[in-house]
Amino acid sequence: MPSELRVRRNQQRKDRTRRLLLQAAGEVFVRKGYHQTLISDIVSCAGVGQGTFYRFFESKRAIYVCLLDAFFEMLVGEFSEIGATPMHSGRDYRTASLEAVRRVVERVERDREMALLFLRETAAIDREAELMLTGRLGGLADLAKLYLDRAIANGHARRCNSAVVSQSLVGIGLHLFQGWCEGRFGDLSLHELSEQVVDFAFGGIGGGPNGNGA
Amino acid sequence: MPSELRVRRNQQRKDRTRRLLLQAAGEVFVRKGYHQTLISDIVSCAGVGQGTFYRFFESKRAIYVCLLDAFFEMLVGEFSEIGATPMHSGRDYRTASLEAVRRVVERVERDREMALLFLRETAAIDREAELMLTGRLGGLADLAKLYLDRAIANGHARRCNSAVVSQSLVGIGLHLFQGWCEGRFGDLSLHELSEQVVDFAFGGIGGGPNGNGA
Amino acid sequence: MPSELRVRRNQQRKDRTRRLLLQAAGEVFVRKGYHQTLISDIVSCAGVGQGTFYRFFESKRAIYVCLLDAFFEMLVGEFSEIGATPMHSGRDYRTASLEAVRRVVERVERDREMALLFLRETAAIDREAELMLTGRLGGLADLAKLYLDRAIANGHARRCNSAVVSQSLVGIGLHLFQGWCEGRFGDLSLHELSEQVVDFAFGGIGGGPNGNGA
Amino acid sequence: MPSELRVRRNQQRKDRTRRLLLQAAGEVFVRKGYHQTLISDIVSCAGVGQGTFYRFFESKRAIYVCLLDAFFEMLVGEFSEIGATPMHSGRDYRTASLEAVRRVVERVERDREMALLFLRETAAIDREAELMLTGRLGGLADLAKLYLDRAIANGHARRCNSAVVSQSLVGIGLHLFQGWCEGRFGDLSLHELSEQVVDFAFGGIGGGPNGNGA
DNA sequence: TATGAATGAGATTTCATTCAT
DNA sequence: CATGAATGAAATCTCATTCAT
Repeated sequence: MPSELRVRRNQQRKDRTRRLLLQAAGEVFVRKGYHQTLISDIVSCAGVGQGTFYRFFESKRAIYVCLLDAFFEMLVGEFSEIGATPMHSGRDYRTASLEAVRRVVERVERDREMALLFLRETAAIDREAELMLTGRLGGLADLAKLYLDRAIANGHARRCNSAVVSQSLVGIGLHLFQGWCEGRFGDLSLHELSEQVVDFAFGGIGGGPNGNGA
Repeated sequence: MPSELRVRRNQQRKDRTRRLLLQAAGEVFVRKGYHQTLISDIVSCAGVGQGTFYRFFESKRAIYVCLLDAFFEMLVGEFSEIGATPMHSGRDYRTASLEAVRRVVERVERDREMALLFLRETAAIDREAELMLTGRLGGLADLAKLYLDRAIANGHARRCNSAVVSQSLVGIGLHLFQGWCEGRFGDLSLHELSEQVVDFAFGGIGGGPNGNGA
Repeated sequence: MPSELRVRRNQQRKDRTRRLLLQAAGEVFVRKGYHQTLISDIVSCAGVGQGTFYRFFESKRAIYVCLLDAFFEMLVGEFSEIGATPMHSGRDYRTASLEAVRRVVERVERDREMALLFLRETAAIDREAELMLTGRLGGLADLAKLYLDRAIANGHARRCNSAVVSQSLVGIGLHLFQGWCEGRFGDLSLHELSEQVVDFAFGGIGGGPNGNGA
Repeated sequence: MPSELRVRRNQQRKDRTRRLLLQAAGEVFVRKGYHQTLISDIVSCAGVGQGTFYRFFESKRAIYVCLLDAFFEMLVGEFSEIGATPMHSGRDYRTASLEAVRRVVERVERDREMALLFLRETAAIDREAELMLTGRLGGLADLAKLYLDRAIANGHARRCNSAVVSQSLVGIGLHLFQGWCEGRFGDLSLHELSEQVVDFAFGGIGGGPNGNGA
C-alpha cells in the first residue's frame, strides 16, 4: 500500500537528517569537547528539533561512538589500500614504510580535528569506549606487527618482541601527531616529521660507536 | 601561651582534612573517573561534610589539578635523582639509560592507577588542563632531549632531530605503559618491557643487512 | 456510476480503520493502563500510521471515552433484554433477580478486562470522565431501584430508602467483581458468587433471633 | 564532634521540610489529581526548592504511596479502638455495628478529600499501587469478617460465605461514601445513611412475605 | 486520504554551590 | 571553623501533535 516512491523519499529524508546530526555532532565535539557539548548544541548546529536527535541516537555517547567508528572504518580502508601496494621485492623496505607513513599521515591530517578529539576524549567517557579506541589502535599495531614480522623473517629487521615494537610505533605516531598538531615541532612539515620518525624507527638513536649516520 | 598551641592544633587539623580530601579524591577519581565523580563522592569518602570541601578547594577541577601537580612533582623529583647519578664516564650510555628507565618505570608502577587516571582524563577536562599535562610530559621529553643531545655531542648517538626523537621516546613510554597496565603484553614484566624498549630505542627495528641482533 | 462505488469503498475502509484503532486501543489500555499508553502504542498495535490516529480521534482521551461509551451501550442493551423478561407473575422475585444477576455477570465476564480497565482508570482521567462513569453506574442503580420500588410496592420487600439500597447493590457488584477477577474468592465460581450475593441482598446478614437460614 | 544539639536541630529541620512536602502533596493531589500534579506544583505549594523534593522522595509515586500508607495507618488505628469496645454481651450486635460504622464514617469524613483521592487514583497508577489499596481494603474486610464469623458462631447471623459478605460490606461502604461525597443522596446525613446501610446489611431488602418493616 | 518524520514544549532529575546554624 | 540541608539552574528526554508528501 505505501508506494515504493514514498518509502524511498522517506528514507532519503531520514538519511539526510542523520547525516546532518553526525556532522553537527562532529563539529561541536571538536569545538567544545565531549563533556561540554549539550544535545541542544548538536541539534541547533544541525538545524533540527531537539526531539529529532532521539529518533536517531540514544544519547550523546551513542552519536560519539558512531563518529568514532566511522573514523576508524575510514582509516582501516586507507590502510588496506596501502597493504595492497608494497613489498614487491625490488622496492626497499624502508622506502615502502616511509611511503605508507606519509599516506596515512596525510589522510589523518585531513581530519586532524576529529583525530585529536578521539585521542583526547574517548578514554574519559567510560571504560567501554576506551576499549573501543585501544582496540582500534591495537588493530593498527597488529598491521605494523605483520609487516615487522615479515621483515624479520626476511632478515630486513633484527629479531625482537614485535608486539612491543609495533605498539611502540603506534605510541610514537600518536604522540608525535598530537605534538605536531599543537605546534610543538615548530614549522617542521609532516613530511619531514615522517622522515625523522622512519629514521628513528629503523635505526634508533643510533647506538654503536660507528653510529649509523652516513 | 595557650592560643599559640591552639593555632598549631588548628593548622594540623586543617592539614589533615586537606590530605584526607586529596586522598579521597584520588581514590574516587580512579574508581569512577573524573566526570562521573561527584563532590559528594569525595567528601563522603573523606568522611567530611559537603561544605568542608569548599574550604579547601574551589572546585572538582581544582582538586584534580592539585593531584596532577603533586604526581608530576613527585616524578620530577625521581628524575632529578636519576639525573644526578649517571654518565660518570666508565658506565656505558645504554646501561645508564636502561637503569634510568627502570627506576622511573618502577616508581610510576607504584602509582599506576593515578598515572592512568591522568593519561585518560586530563585532556578531556579542558584545554588548559591538557596543556598542563603536555607541559609536564614535555618536561620529561626535554630531559630526554638533554641526554640525547649530550650523547650526540659525544658521538654516542647519530645526529637527528632530537626534539622529535625525545618526544617519540615519551610517546613510546606512555603507550606501552598504558598497554602493559591493560595487560596487553601478556606476562611480560616491566623489566623485560624496559629492555625491549631500550633495545628498540637504541637500535630501531634494525636496518642494515647485518641487523644488530646477537 | 463508478464514483458511487468508490465512495462506498472509501467509507468501508475508513470504518475498518476506525474499528482497528478502537480495538487496538482497548488492547493496549488493558495491557498498559491508560496513562502508560502512548498514541504510538495504539497505532503500531493497529498497524496504521501515527497521523492516521488523528483523522479519527481527537486525543487519547477521546478514544478512551469512545470505548467506555460502547461498553456501557452494550451493557444497557443486555439489561433492557433482562428488563423485558421477568416479573411475569408466576416466577418468584428472588429467582428472577438471581437470573438477572447471572446474565449480567456472564456478559460482563466476557469483557472483564475492559470492565476492570474502566473501573480502574476512568476516575483518574478527569472529573468529567469520572462523571460519565458514575452516571452510567447510576443508570444501573436506577434500574435496580425501579425493580426494588416495584417490589416494595408489591410487598415483596421492606420499605427502605431504595436509592441508598440500589446504590449499595451496585457497590457490592463492583467490589465483588473486582475481587473475583483478582482471584480473591479462591475458586468460587461467578454463579456461586451470584447466589451468595442474592442471598445477602435479600436477607442481609440475617437479623432476627431465629436467623433466616433453612 | 558534631554537637548533640546540632544533630537534633538538623533533624527537626528535615522533619519539618518533609512534613511540609507531604502536606503540600496531599493538597495538590486532591486539587489536580495525581497525574495532573507536577513535582513543581508540590514544591511550590510547600514553599521549598525543586531539588529539596528529591532529598526526601524518589518520585511522585513515592510521596503518593507515603500519603496512602499514612492514611490507612490512621484508619487502622481508629478501627482498633473500635475493636476494643463492643460485644460485651448486653449490648445488641446491631447497635454495636451501627456505632462502629458511625465512628469510622465520621473519621473518614474528616479526611474525605484524601479518601476520595485514594479511591479515584490509586488503581490507575500501577498494579503494585492497586494491590496496596486492595490489600488495605482487604484488611478492613477481614476485620468485618471477624465480627461476622463471631456473630454467626453466636447465632446472631445466618450462615453464609462470610468472605463474600464482608467484601460486600466494604463495597457498599466505598460506593455509598463516594456517592454521598458527590452529593448523590441529596441532604441525607451520614448518620442517616449509616442507619440505612446497617438496616440493609442486617435485613437485606427484606425477603420474607412478612417483610421486616415495623 | 494516509503517512510517519519532525517537532518543541514541558516534565523529570541532578548536583555544584551556598549559607544559616 | 565545620557542617549538611537547601537550593535552583540547567540538562536530559518524552511524546502528543503537526504537516509536507
